[in-house]
Amino acid sequence: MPELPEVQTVLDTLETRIKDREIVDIRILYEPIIECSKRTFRKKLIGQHFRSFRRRGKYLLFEMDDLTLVSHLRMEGKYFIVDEDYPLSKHDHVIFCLDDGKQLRYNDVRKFGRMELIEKKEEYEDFHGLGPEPFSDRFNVSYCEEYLSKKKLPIKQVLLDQSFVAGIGNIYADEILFAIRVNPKTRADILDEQDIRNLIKETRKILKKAIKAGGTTIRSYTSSLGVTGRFQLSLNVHTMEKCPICGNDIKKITVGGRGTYYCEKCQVEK
DNA sequence: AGTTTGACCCGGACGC
DNA sequence: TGCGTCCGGGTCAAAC
Repeated sequence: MPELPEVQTVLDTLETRIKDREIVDIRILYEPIIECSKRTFRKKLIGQHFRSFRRRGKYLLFEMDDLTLVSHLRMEGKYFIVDEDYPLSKHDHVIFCLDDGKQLRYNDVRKFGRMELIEKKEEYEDFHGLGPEPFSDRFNVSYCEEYLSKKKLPIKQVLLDQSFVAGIGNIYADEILFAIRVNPKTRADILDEQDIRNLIKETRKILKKAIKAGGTTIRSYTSSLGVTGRFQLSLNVHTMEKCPICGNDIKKITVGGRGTYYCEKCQVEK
C-alpha cells in the first residue's frame, strides 16, 4: 500500500518519463476511478501536457497546462508506461495515450484509486483536509503538542489520521512508533515533549530513508516495466516475527481497526 | 461543533 | 472444486 515515500517515488519516476508529454487520447475502461464524467475528463485533459509533478500527502498532483490532475493510488494503484501495442492487463483502468506513442496506464487490482480534476494552484495547503507535510515547518513541536493534547485516541490511530500529518500509513506508523519506543495503544494526550520531539525526528528520518530506498529500487527496473507503487523497504516491526532489539516475539494486535505490530518489551505502555 | 465510528470501494486469499 | 466469508487503507458520511 503506497504511503508517502512510495507516492514520492512514483512521482519522481513519472517526472523523468513523461514530463512535457501531451495527452492525445484517453481511454477509460472502469469509470468509477474518475470523479467526473468520462466526457468531461477527456475533454479537459486531451491536448494538455504534463508540466510539473507535485505531491500532497499521498496524492499525486500532475500539473497540466490549464488544470491539475489529482490521483490517489489507495491500496494498490500503479502506473505503467508502455508501448501502445503492449498487451492490456486485466486491471488496467485508465489509459493516457501520449504524443510519443507511449501510453501511461493506471492499473489497480482493487479499483480503490481515484482521479479528479482541480484548478491549478500555487500551493495545495488546504487540500482534502490534510494536515502538514511531515517535512514542512508546520509539523513542529508546538503544533504536535497542541494537536495531540486534545486526542484521547491511541497514538497509532492519530498518526494514521491524515489531518494530523499527511502521508503516513499503516506500515510507517508502526515503524515510527517502534523507533520512538512508544506503544501504539498509548493515548495521544499522554505523550510528553520528549516523545513528541522524537516522533517528529523519527518520522522524517524514516520517511526520508524510505524515499531514498524507493527511488533506487524503482529506477532500477523502470526502463523495462514502467512505474509501480511497490518497492522494497527495510522494516523493523511491521509484519516481522522477532524484535530486532531484544529478540522477543513481535505482537500483532488491532488498533483502530488496523493490524498493528509492536514489541511489548521495547514499546512499554505508560 | 467537534470527535469518533463505520460503511464503502473491490477481488484475492483462505476455509469449509 | 466451488462457494462463501473475510480482509485491507483511506475517505467521507453518519452517529455520537
